[in-house]
Amino acid sequence: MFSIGQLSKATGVKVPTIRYYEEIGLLPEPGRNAGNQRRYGQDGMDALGFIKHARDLGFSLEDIKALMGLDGHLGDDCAEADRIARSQLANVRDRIRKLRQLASELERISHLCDGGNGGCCKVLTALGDHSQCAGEHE
Amino acid sequence: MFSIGQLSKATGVKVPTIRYYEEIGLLPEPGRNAGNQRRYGQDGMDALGFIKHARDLGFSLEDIKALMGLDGHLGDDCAEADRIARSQLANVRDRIRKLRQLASELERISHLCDGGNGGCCKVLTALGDHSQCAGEHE
DNA sequence: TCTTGATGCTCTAGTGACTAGAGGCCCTAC
DNA sequence: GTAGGGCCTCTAGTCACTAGAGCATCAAGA
Repeated sequence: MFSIGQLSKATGVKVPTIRYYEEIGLLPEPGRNAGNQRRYGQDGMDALGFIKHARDLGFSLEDIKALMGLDGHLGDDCAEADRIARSQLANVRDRIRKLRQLASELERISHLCDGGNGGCCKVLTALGDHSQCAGEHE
Repeated sequence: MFSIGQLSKATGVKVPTIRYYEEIGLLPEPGRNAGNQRRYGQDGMDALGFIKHARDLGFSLEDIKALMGLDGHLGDDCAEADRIARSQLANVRDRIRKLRQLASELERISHLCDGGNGGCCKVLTALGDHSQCAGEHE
C-alpha cells in the first residue's frame, strides 16, 4: 500500500494534482486508513502512470478519460483508441508547423536589432505590423 | 471613430476579448459616446493591432504589457524589447523540440495498430508504459 | 511515552486568457 | 415608431492545475 506522497514520488505527479484527478473522476477513489488518509494499491499506481504518460504526450484529460473508459473492453474499441492517438498526432504536427512559422518570424524580428544601436529599434514596429511578415501565421 | 464591433472586425479580435484587454489595463480606456458606448480612434486600432500580432506570435499578455510600456521611451529600451523577443524565440524553439519528440512517439504508438486486428490493441499498453519510449519526453 | 517535523486532510481561491449567458439599453434603417 | 442588431455591465465557467489556511495524523528519535 502506498500513501499519496509515495505515489507522487514514484510517478512524478504532484500531490494536489493527484487529489484533483480523483476529484474530477479520472482516478478512482482509493481506500482510506484508520486516520482517513488515502492508501493506494498497484492498480492506483498503474492508473496514475497511464495518466502521467498520456499527459506528457499532450492528451487532454478528456481524451484520457475516454482512453481509460476503453480499457475495460479492449478488443472492440481498439479502433477508437487508435483514432484518439492519431488525432492527437495530427494535432501535434499542426502545432509544430505553426510554431516553425512563428520561429522564423521571430528570428527576422530579432535580427532587426543585431547591429546594436544603428537600426534600433525596429522590433516594436515589426511587432505592430503584420504586413511585414513573410508568411501567414496563426 | 470606430465602435467596438468595427474594431473587432478590422482586427479579428472578438468583442469580449477587447473589453477584457481594457479591463486588465492592456488597452487604454477609450472615450464614450452619449449612450455610453465605446468609441475608438486610430490609436486604439493600432494598439489592438499590436496586441493581436504579438499574441499570434505567442507572447503572453504580460510580455505585451512590458513591450507596450517601452513604447513611450523607445531609444533607451531597445535592448529590453530585443531581450523579450529573443527569449520568446528560445521559448518557441524549445516547444518545437519537445513537440517533435512527442510526434515521433505518437507515430510509434499509432503504428502499433497498423495491421488491423492482428497486433491490436497495443495502443493503450504503450500509453501506459513509458519504458517503451525510445527517447525522453517532457 | 513524549515530542517533533513531515506528511496528510478539507476547503477556498487564484492563475491565464479568454468565453458564455443573463438582462437590459442604444442606434440605425425602414 | 418600431424592429432587430449591436452594445452595456455583471457573473460565472473553461482547463489543468497551484497556493494557502488551518487543522489532523504518522513515523522516528529521545
